[in-house]
Amino acid sequence: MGVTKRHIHPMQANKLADYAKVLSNPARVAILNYIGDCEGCLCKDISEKIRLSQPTTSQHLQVIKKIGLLKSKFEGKSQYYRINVDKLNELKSLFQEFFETTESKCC
Amino acid sequence: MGVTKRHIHPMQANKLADYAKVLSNPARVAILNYIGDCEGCLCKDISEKIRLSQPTTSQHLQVIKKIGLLKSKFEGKSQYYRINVDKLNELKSLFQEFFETTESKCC
DNA sequence: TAATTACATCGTAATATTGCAATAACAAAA
DNA sequence: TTTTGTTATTGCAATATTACGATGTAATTA
Repeated sequence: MGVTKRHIHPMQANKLADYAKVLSNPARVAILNYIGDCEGCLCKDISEKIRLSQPTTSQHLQVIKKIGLLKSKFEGKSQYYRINVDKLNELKSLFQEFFETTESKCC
Repeated sequence: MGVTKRHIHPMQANKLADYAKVLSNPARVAILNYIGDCEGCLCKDISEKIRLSQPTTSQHLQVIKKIGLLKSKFEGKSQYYRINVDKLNELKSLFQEFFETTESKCC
């Protein structure tokens, strides 16, 4: 026990849960907010802004990137992170669909 | 260490993360889907439908209820769960706002 | 070359989450 | 009263998450 039983649930539910998990940590939400605001989005800047250590910030960035919400580009020693707007819109649609179908089925 | 440092993040980020956490488990998403569909939403029925044990299902129901997404009403020995549509709409707005402001700030 | 800068990864500790069996609680029915 | 049906709670084991210090890597600068 102790592991989420993904295989018994509809694929749709697993997918939404995966996306929600990325947003389920306030540091990652704060990172997405900050990246939206800034131009040069370096890990170092982000970690100072959100006041978490560089390794911790880096880990969160990997989590967000893994699901596709972040693009990045190296320029010399610096890595610039940007939001993947296409993926962001995919998330937006999925959540919207979930909320709307759930709402419409309510008695 | 090992605890999420909520106090260093904006309230807004914590709030969204709290809501996302409820949706970050596929069983809870499946529960919300099923409750939307059915009329009589008993824990026992739900647990059979989503194929998790009754105690596990009950725990998930508590988590969803704690954040306000579920109402319930006892009728004899049975407890009927319903979605709290007002809260659902609050979530919907919050996520929508997050996605839209994040998108609009992207270069 | 040596020092610096920016980032990722590894290892580890603390805590949280997930799921179930066993059991308690409580109302309805027999 | 005893049994039955439905739900919640407790205790536990397995695993996941969160955070940081130490360290490795690679490019830039002195």
